[in-house]
Amino acid sequence: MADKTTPAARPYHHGNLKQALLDAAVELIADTGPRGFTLREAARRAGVSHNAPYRHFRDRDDLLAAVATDGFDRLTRAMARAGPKASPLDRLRHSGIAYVDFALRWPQHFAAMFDAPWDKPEYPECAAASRRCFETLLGFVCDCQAANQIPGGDPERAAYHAWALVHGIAKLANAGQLPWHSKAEVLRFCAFTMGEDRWG
Amino acid sequence: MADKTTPAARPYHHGNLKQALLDAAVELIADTGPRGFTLREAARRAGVSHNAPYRHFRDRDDLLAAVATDGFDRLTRAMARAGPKASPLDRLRHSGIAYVDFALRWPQHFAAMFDAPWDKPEYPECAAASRRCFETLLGFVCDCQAANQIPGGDPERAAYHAWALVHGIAKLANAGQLPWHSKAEVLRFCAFTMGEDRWG
DNA sequence: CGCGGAAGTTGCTGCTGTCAACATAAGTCC
DNA sequence: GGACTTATGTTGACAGCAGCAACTTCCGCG
Repeated sequence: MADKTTPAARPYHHGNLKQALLDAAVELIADTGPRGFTLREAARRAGVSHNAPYRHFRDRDDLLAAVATDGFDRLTRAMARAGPKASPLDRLRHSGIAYVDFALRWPQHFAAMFDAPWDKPEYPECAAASRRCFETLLGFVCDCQAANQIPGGDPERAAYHAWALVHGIAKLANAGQLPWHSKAEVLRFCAFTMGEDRWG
Repeated sequence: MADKTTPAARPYHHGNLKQALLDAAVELIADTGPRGFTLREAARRAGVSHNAPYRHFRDRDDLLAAVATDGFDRLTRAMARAGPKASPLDRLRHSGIAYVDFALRWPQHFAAMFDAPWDKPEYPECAAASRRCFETLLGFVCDCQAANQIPGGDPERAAYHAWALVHGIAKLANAGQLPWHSKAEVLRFCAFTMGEDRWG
């Protein structure tokens, strides 16, 4: 019989294993990167047997996709929080800096989001989360256009341009290809580069 | 006794196993991606036992780094070949298109080059190859500045700006995040985006 | 000729992802 | 309240992987 005063006294059924596994996986990836990530280790950290995850995730990639989805949501929130009281153009720039900052802060999580081919049809939730992320950016671009702070034209195109620029900076920085090795320097480069761009 | 008319008749010593392993690895990665890459499968394709690679490469990552090095060299050549008779600015743009074209043509090889943390000190040849690649780009940027086709200023900074832009486009495209699904459309977007950039 | 080292091989350990069979808990209907 | 069903975890197995150790084959050099 289970001790009712300590409800977490290892009941046979975990209760919230799916979320616990996701949390464990996020932490594990932060520790060891997507390549060090292991279904069995995630299960170990969640305190269950090596096969329990299969009740909640199709396979290893399915759990990884869930981690990626979670990452897109966090990134979206970070971008949305950036520079709330600034002008539209400054908000756009701040969100770009927040993007790179996120990538530098959680490089492994960021890698899980972009380095695996998350087929949109096969992982619809992940695709939806990344879409929400893009639409946050698109909103900022539209605001800038409405305020005449950047040239007009197809806002989606301009948003993809902005995305590509910050994504490239983030990826190159995490790959160790940029010559600046402190986060602050990379962010300064990012800010300067966005400043001189016309965002056509 | 070995048949002298068919020198490749499986002598105990392969003769050129290192290169054969590298070729096999390149092919294997093109087929299955860096995650599907396996030291044992590479050995199998080269026709040797699963432990033979250890005579020529420290470990799995060492062979993978060799593949990455090879990729940087191919990319450098592709960029250098682009638009040989054009003006400096057009050469710069063509090399950017060649960069993205390379990434779209060999996405897996491209991933091997950038998705693993190739610590510069630990894989100096790979670092040197990537440096040569960057310097090719830097040369084009300097030519543009000398011809007054882009604004002056630190040429390295401008080169990193250009690199980040094309790299971001390439990575997002390979991650399936861009809405254009033919290579031609992505390259058109790339050309257009580079056209409107000031390369400050 | 002999011998030392380089190049490849076989065999092993411990890890992984995934499948199959089983055990336990939680509902659900009578 | 009791039996049946279903969701949830567990144990045990298999094949494939990276890497280590011990062995074998070959080449070059004295």
